[in-house]
Amino acid sequence: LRRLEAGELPEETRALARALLGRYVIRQIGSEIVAGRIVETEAYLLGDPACHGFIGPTPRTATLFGPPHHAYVYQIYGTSFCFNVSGEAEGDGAGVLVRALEPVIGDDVMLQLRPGSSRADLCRGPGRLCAAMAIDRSLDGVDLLTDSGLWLSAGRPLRPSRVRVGPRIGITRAASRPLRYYEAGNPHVSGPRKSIRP
DNA sequence: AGGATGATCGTCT
DNA sequence: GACGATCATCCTC
Repeated sequence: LRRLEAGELPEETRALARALLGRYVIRQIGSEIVAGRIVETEAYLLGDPACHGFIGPTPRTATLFGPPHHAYVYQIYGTSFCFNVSGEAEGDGAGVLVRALEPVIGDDVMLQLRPGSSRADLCRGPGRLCAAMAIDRSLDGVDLLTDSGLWLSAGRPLRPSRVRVGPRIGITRAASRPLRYYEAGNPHVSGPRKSIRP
């Protein structure tokens, strides 16, 4: 699986959310490699009240305001981590939340990190995929195109006809905007899977 | 220094 | 479907 190169991903946040579908998230944990195919994302835009960057840069969201295609990782509810890919040019705070992966490599390692989980639930949900791939705040700021430990690999981008769009999950502000993207019919997608074509 | 909030998850009914 | 865990973060005093 070839690593994604500079220029292969868009910077604009909505385009990035779509372009990430079908790509692979690869993680090296010690000598072990785990990987998953992205099947669900959500875009958090500039000027979007639901985006962490809306209020301007803070220590927590610094990487969101850095260059695009870096890992923005934060902890939520004291219990889970969420993995995002920063978007837009340096100085602008926007990004894409990766909500679900289809496990591809290292299912056994992921199962050890999430004991008792079924394979279907291993990476179904933003907190679950972080647990399964040992992604935490120590990986915040990693350049996903050039750094080691956590990176993105090329995979076949999704055909437009296989992309579905719907409202984002779990937010209170700007809750009705259709900025959640997922692969039609994929059982690893979290949340509602009955929605409309773009 | 203290309080409210949250891009979730697992468990229970 | 509903609820509690659990704590980093941010805002207000």
